[in-house]
Amino acid sequence: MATRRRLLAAAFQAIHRDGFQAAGLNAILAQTGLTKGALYHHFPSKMALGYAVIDGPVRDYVEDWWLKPLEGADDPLEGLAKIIRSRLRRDVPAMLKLGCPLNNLAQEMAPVDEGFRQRTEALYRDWRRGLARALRHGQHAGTVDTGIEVEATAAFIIAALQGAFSQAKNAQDLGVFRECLEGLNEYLNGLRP
Amino acid sequence: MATRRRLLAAAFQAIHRDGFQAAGLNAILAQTGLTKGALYHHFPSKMALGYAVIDGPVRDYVEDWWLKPLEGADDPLEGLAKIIRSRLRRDVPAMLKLGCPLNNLAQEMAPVDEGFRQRTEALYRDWRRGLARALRHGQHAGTVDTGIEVEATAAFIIAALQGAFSQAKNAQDLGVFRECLEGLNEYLNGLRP
DNA sequence: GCTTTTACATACTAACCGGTATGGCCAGAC
DNA sequence: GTCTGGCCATACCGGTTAGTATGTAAAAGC
Repeated sequence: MATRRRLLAAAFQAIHRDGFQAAGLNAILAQTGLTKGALYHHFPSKMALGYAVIDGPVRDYVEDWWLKPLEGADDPLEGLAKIIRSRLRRDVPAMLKLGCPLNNLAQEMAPVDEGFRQRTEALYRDWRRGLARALRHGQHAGTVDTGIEVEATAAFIIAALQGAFSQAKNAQDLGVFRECLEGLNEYLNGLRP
Repeated sequence: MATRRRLLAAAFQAIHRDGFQAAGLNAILAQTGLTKGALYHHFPSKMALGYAVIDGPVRDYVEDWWLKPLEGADDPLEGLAKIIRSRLRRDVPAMLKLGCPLNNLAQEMAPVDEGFRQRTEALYRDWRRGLARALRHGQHAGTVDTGIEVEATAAFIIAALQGAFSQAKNAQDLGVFRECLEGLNEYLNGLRP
């Protein structure tokens, strides 16, 4: 099963860089040193490979970056700010250049293929639920205003985050990215009790 | 020059639907009833056609939707809300299904081709400047808090808008879209004096 | 120990895509 | 009248792509 993971990792990188449709199988295989025999032994088609990338590496990305750091946190707003400050700054070159893997994939494939759309939407739904849950926990802990609707707020925060990534990737400029995050930060501060 | 416009219009639709790379020239030509002779008489390459689509129809979209309605408005926040309420609701099926044309194109092509990136970024820059200018005008008119930085605020509003479109397109669900816009609306209200 | 199945590599194919070469038609110059 | 250049259609090409058919070495099953 090591081969399968190597294929998924290489496909994840290539898709993150070039998009799913533009990512050639030959490029993915060249990076792994494997051949088409290996690929089509583990996956029946390129589509299936794409689906597996979503269910695997992309899901891991969402959980590692955005879900786990907020689990059980009493101050989810500070938790979000910390993610943006620390982890984001560290990986800023790749994320600035290539954008958010989930956002890229969803944006490209959602209108094209229903299977992709359902899978990316499932990830976004989990993200929204996890963030809403964290906000609700913050409400009970007294760090988040109890007057807000956590579901709508979570949806907006995610949308604003994705938008900020999108803008940064397009501008290739840290200044625009900072401006967007600054606005997001002000919004988050407005959610305090 | 009517042929050129027909090609641009068809290319705009196809790119909006399938993305630039996945949009085949044959599909564009089939819709117009023209042939490759016509296309390559007016455009030297597919790339040049894409560039012309940005400089033409996509720019028109940005100006007609987001810039002109705010020109000279004393209350830009209400102007934004009105755009979202009226114009957006009217064209909601296409925008919900396919997303924002500029966002799609920028997201797909910015990392792939520098020419695309510069052109989409130029549009975003004009958008940011126009919105910042409208916000500044609102500050003078007393409808916008004078304590905010208009440039950063404009960048964040645009990012949040694009993010909302992205989320809506992916969810194919008006509920998520409404939640995002609701959050945006709350943020806009927070910009009042 | 023989057979079967797993896990790949190699070589190839059919389809599609952007792009080109060529030629025809028609309006205007002269 | 003819000549020319803009405008577009038709037919074709080379390259790339996902996908397949076949072969093979090793592991697993009994």
